[in-house]
Amino acid sequence: MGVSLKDIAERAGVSLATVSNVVNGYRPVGERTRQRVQRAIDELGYTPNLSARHLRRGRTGLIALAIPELTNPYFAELAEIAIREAGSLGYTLVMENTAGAYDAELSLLNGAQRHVIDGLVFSPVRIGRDEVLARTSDTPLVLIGEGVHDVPYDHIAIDNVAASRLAVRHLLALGRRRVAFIGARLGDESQAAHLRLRGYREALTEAGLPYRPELVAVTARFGRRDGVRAMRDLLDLDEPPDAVFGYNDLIAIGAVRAAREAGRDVPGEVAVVGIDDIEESRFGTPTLTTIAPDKEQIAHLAVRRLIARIEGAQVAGPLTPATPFRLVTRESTGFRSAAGTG
Amino acid sequence: MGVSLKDIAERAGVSLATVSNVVNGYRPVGERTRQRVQRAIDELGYTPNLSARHLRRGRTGLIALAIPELTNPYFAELAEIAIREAGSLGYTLVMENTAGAYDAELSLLNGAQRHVIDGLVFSPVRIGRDEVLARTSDTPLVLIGEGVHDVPYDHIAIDNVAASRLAVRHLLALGRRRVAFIGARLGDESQAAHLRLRGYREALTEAGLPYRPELVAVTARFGRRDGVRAMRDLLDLDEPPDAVFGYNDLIAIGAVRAAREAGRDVPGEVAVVGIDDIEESRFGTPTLTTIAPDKEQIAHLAVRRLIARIEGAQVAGPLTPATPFRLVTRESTGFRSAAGTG
DNA sequence: CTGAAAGCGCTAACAT
DNA sequence: ATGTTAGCGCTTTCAG
Repeated sequence: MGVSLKDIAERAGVSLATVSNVVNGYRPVGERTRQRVQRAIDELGYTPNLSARHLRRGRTGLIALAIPELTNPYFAELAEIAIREAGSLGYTLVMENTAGAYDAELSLLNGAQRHVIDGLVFSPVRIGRDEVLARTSDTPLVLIGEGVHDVPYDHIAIDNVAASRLAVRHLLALGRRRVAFIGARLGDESQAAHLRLRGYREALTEAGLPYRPELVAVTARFGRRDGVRAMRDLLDLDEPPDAVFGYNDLIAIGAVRAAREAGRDVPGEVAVVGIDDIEESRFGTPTLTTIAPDKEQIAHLAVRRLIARIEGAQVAGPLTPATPFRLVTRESTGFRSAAGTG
Repeated sequence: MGVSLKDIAERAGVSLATVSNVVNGYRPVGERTRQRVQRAIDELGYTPNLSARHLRRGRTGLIALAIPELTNPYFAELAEIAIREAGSLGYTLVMENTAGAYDAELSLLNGAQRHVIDGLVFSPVRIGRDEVLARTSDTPLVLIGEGVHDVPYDHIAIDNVAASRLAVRHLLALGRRRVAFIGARLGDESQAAHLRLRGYREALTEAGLPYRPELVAVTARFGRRDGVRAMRDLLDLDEPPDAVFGYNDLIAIGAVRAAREAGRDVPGEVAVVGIDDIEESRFGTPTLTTIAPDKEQIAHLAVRRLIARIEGAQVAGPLTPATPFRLVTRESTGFRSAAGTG
């Protein structure tokens, strides 16, 4: 074992409590004493034993960020910000990979990590409102992104319907009339995929266009590969789409690739829009038009809110802010954009 | 507080030690007793308090993976595997973002997280051999990737010289004669960028070609943006390159983008090769030829080795295996490749 | 402003 | 096969 409070206390000729107070600052300590203690700390190279502190305090200082996959750049970007934010508030953030699996999500929701983490920022994909309402754990929880709505927890997300409407309106404003949507999902009404589908439909309706089910592709997951597969099918239609709205940038990137493999010009024959604004979208060919959520704000809000709840701050009931987003036009819908811009 | 060992012991009418043994299995427990205890555990919903366990054991069950940035997909992919592996061995992995900053790397190396983590898997970028040799922390350490060589620690990496040689040979075999390298670095000899530069030079020499300093671009970091900038400069040369070997896939992707913005055909006028084989490279246009390291193996070896050291296994002195890699040919050097293959 | 001491929940050495 | 107990290092109440 290393240097403990006791070692410092002996060296400085004071009690344990005084050393603790120098370290934590809960109670005032006389200037001379403080200096003596500080010197001992520096000389012996003391660092607090966190396990002991946590045992005593009943908290671990760990919070988890549960996401479907770290290899989706959107989540990697979000995680990077959240890790920094948690660190600056004295917490350590650990990643939980659910792989978008129902069981993994459910057990995490219900306290799989009880006694390990003080709180959870959770981006669910498979579980729905019912599971969240039936939650059996009382670990503080903040939901982000993928939609489980109308539950008594803080929930940080963009307005998915509005964001999707904006994306599709953009395609329609370019004169496209056969706009496909890739990334629909069967099942729970409140899931983000449904909200994005709703925004898509609303934009069509606004423009007086019919909803064509054959232009809506359901995917198993939300990766590049899913975009490729769905796009290949869409291109096989008798009347293929002249535009695609992807559930996220990865799907949109897959769609672009499939279109080009099939010899279609993007954006000439098919215009493409995604959501997320991952860095990859600013450097590919063509660069991708997308809806850019404010990831900084989402991560900051989620982490701060969670920590406020952990520390028992008198925070108001569930917070469900709609964080800002904006449309970034790039080459995939016919706009110029140098590498890395937007 | 929740349910503790004591509660279970009382409920089951046994001692603390017995409950502990049912939970941990260190000592045999009679079948009837075990069942009684198990029932109590299930009924009361007991989960061990890890802080207490860690305090007692002198370990935290946490290991850290220190990388320059999570938003580099190579590291995100590596992290995802490492997290899974650590979890399966009963450890929780936390990410440490150094942002490639010297100070951050140095303090991490020297025990910034003492008492928090039991061990560290570290991918250094800035620090060199001297810093590692002067290390003041005794937390178990395993190095990966970016080269600090010839130090008394386990070090898992590919043979960077051989990998680079292979990449450049591939370009030369295509008949290219003005091959550029993007991602060189000033400073420490042993850094990966130097090793990759050495492989590049060796391949040129083998082919009887001169080393042309103007074709070697130093970059500040290793992102797409760095690739774009360096490539723009290279294209401004009187005799621009007809091929580019990028330090990694991100730089190569940036180079591709810059070439196309400048109206150059890839691979027609400029062929491009990277290193890492990130998923993005399999879906862009053109798909990217690259050196694919075995990420599974790197992550598995690093995590297992670290945990073996933490648990004091009698493991042999520093292990420095050269993990396998292979060349994956795709469109950026003139090979056909459907989306997602390779 | 400082000290003494209890006790957080667990594991492991020692008993039986 | 099971029980008893010390103590890991810290925070915090109670005393002074």
